Amino acid sequence: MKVTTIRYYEQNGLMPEPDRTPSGHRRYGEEALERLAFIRQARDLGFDLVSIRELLDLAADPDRPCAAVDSIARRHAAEIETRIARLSALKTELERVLGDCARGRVGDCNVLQAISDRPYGTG
Amino acid sequence: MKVTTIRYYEQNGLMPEPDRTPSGHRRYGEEALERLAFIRQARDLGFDLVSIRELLDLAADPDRPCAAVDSIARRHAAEIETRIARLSALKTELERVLGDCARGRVGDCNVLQAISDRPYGTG
DNA sequence: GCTACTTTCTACAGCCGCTAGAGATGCAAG
DNA sequence: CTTGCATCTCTAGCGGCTGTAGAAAGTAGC
Repeated sequence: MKVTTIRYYEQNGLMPEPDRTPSGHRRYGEEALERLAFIRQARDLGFDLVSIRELLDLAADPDRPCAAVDSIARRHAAEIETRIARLSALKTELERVLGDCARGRVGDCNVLQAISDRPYGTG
Repeated sequence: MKVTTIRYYEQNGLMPEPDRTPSGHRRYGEEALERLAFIRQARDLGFDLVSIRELLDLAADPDRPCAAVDSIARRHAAEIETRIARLSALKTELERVLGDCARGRVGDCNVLQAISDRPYGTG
């Protein structure tokens, strides 16, 4: 994880401004490192920064119901599924287009033809 | 397809500058419309603009081998597959994390715990 | 203490593929 | 002539960073 990335999180309010050395260099405490680790892992699971902020806000208040967390995570899972479905349809369509290559000249290229002929909004 | 999008293609050299009416409004001929349709359909298949430009350049020169077109399309198909694979792994991991929700307080939230505990780079 | 190398500092531009907005025109219908 | 839409140019913004520049500060070896 790059230094510039951490600074980016700081700019966007995901990370608090850390203490500084007298010369201005950032010093991170245990708590900040844990927060950073959480962000990193949530990003790794594909959560966007807005959702991560929501999760962090929830985590800061242990008495709120866990269902809120669950809902954010399920929303994300649903998005992933949607993306997979869309990409799968795309893949099928691409394979259909690709099956046609006769390995001749571009002028007779079936792939280009297939792209041209495809009605818009099919894939 | 929005007017601004077409202008964007024009800015990026995907579409040539069209003729204008005396007052400056763009007039598109048959050829431009076909080119635009091609771009639209290729975008719909998920090709990025750089690849689309390559395809258009190839299409402009009918004597070049069709294999070049094929290679661009296969490269794209491979990317789609990679993305699907990554998202599928993500989905599995997310479902694992989600299965744990005990619907209690955030303080005892297993989902948050699961995110915190996950080693980085697993998903 | 001096040199050399690395890291961090700030600030800002760029990536992709558009989209939205401001403010000025053009243009067709009533 | 007015109304109301479309288009014009230009600029800035989205997400999630990454890369750049030039300066200052840290660290290592001598």
